[in-house]
Amino acid sequence: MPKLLLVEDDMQLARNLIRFLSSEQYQVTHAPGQTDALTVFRKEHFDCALLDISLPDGNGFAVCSAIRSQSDTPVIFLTASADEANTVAGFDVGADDYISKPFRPRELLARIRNALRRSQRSTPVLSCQNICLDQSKGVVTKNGSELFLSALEYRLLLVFLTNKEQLLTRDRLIDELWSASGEYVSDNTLNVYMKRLREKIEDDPQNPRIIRTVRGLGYKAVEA
Amino acid sequence: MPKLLLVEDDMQLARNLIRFLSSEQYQVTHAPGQTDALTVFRKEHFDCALLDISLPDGNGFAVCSAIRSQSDTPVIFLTASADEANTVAGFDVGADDYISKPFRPRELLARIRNALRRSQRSTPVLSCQNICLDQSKGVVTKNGSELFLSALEYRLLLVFLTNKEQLLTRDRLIDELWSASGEYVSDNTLNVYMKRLREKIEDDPQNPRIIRTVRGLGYKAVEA
DNA sequence: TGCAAATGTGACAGGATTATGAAAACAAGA
DNA sequence: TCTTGTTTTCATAATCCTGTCACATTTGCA
Repeated sequence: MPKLLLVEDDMQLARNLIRFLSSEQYQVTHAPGQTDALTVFRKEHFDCALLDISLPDGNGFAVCSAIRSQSDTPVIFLTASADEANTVAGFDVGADDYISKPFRPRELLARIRNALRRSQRSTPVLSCQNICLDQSKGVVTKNGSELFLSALEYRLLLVFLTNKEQLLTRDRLIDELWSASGEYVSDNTLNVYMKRLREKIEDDPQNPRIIRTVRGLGYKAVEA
Repeated sequence: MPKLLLVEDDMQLARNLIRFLSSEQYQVTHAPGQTDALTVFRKEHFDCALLDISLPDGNGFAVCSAIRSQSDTPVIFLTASADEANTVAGFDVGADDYISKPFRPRELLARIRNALRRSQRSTPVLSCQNICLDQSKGVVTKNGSELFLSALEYRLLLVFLTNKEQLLTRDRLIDELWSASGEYVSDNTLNVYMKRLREKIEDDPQNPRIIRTVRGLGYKAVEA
């Protein structure tokens, strides 16, 4: 259950928000002013902070700076005025988003979800059995240890992992790997690359369990 | 100069945005539809994408999903309706922000800056293994003692450290180092710079352990 | 069972890619 | 102007990837 820190001095609004957010499975901690906010923040971990800009004992910007100086917790401002200057200033102290009152509950939810996802966004990773392929890193691992594939082997594996459990015909594979270069390779070339790839990714290349041969049709990568 | 991808079918609006953003030191690439957008995106690196939701050949959500599936490039939606459903749907495909037309130029700028900052988490001090780069001081150290890099070597190292563990293609590197100057350097120039940089930062330049070569693809800086 | 087709395997030549040394073009300062 | 250091290119070497051949093995089917 994600933990939110709500810094808001308007008690009426705060109560409503807490009720609404709780019903949406968020655990909300409420701080009515800057001092409370920073005290709580130093003691506990939060996944996201919702800050009102105008506070009795300071302002939300100061709170945001303080938060930012000690963590990457996403910050969303709740602002009464849609005033542009405020907006810009808010971003300049490192806010992740802002929303002006009165706001629609579902929009607030969407922005919170968005902030949370962004803060834990992970790189797109493909996998099959004990093989992982991280595209942004350009790395293939087997049980966590790195495998070194050539460019073509990498692309071949990529095709299999993006089409897991799907039958890939020999024609389709040859097309994916070589059509771009305009060259036409001998049919046997694919056999050779399948062998090379299997030698690197399979535990027992003679008995492939990750990429299976479908005789007469092609190959497919299977999960189990 | 940050590179933006603008996907917008309203030519009038697109022209205005390009003029405005260019004057603010952004390099804008314009794609009028989904197909163009994805084609361009696959070929080049962008720091942020601005997507119109309604496009002649599809919609912005599809473009956003496609972008998100292959990179962390921040996405900002430009939407005609402030309609809540659209908003939420936008966030659900992984958008970073959205702004509804008509929007104030300065607000758009703020949101772009915000998205850029968030994505590069500009830490003042970057490091990898025994190498440190302090951006505020403009100094590179190895085990604490200072290294003297030329301007280009410094920028090259900076690109690697801000994208640690990530595969950087040769195209991307050449783009980062030379696209601003408008000059097009020979492909081999990059090889020469890699060699020089390695000669300064690596313990054994023949066996580079900080920046690895990924044959056929590019290079990457690794922690271990 | 035996045969023909499909797939797997080991080795090799040529080639694309990257690394390297040296040297010309260029810029900035003394 | 001369010096110094940087940037870029060129020519060449080292590396290892790629595609193909010949041949072995497996499979499905008659």
